[in-house]
Amino acid sequence: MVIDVPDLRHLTLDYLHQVPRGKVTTYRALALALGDVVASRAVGQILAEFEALEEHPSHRVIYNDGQISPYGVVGGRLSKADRLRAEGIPIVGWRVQHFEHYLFECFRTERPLLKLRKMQSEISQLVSCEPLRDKFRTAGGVDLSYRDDWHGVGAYVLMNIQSQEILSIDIAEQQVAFPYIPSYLAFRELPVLLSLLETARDDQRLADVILVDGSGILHPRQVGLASHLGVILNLPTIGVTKSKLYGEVSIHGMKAGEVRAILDPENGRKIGAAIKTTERADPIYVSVGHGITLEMATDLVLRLSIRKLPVPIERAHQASREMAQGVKRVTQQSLDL
DNA sequence: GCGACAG
DNA sequence: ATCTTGTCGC
Repeated sequence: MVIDVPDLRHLTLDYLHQVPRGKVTTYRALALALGDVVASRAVGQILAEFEALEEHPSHRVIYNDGQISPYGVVGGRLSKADRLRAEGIPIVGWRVQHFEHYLFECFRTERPLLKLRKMQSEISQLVSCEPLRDKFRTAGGVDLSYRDDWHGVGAYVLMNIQSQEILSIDIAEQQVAFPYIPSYLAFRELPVLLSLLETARDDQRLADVILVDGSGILHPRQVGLASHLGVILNLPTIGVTKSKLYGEVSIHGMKAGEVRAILDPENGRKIGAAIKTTERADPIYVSVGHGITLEMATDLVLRLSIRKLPVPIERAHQASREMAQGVKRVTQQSLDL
């Protein structure tokens, strides 16, 4: 299974070069050209990355309130203002005067994120909150760490639920082709997870249920990473996160072992649970990925959690991080010698 | 002005 | 997530 994602770095540069001399644009306008305002920070990140690499007209990208941002240009705010003035743009106190007059935002674009949202709504039709099986013997955990923005290391941990014994740990490294954009995480992390789990499936080591470090249906379009993965593999999955992407719940005054329903602000329906796994830590957020009920998911998470996170996710996190950073350390040491 | 905003 | 990228809504 291969999932095709648009090259947002390339497209962002393409849009940037559409901004004519003597005009400015904003992170927001570029994000909207990509198809979603939520990508504004990713735009800033992409431009910052190119800053050191090669010359681009990034000085024309400013904040949505007309202020000059310090990023994306060698020399920062000062050099950005100089270059804009040289193009005839009036600036007073780090602010473009008559901002609206100089703003360029009519990009020639196919809004690639729009297509991805369409894909998400198709997947969401296939998500089931009913159990695909009624007994779980093994549980898996998956997580990713990053060596840098574009190099991911994924880990898959398989454990026996009854004995809590770790049966295997798999690692996969890959270039990631998609930036982190809130609510589009699956397009970044799914490729690595799929290659990990396809190997496991070939070895008959696929778990009865997989806990994913990412949301399930607790998502603005009801399709987080865990749901996407579950539907593609036709496997029960549970979404587990340390912070909440979507939904309403009060976590005030929770005690260890306590579970509170998370509601959809749109319709008041129960879409997940906040679970206080330990007294010290903040609660974690659990939702159905696919092929399991919220009650079964909640019970399993409580049963598998010794510390804040369920053991399979904790171990996957540890394994991927060691692989991603351990090699970095070794490389630096050998450079020192 | 402060907190959201999966990883 | 790693080491810093912006916008929105209260």
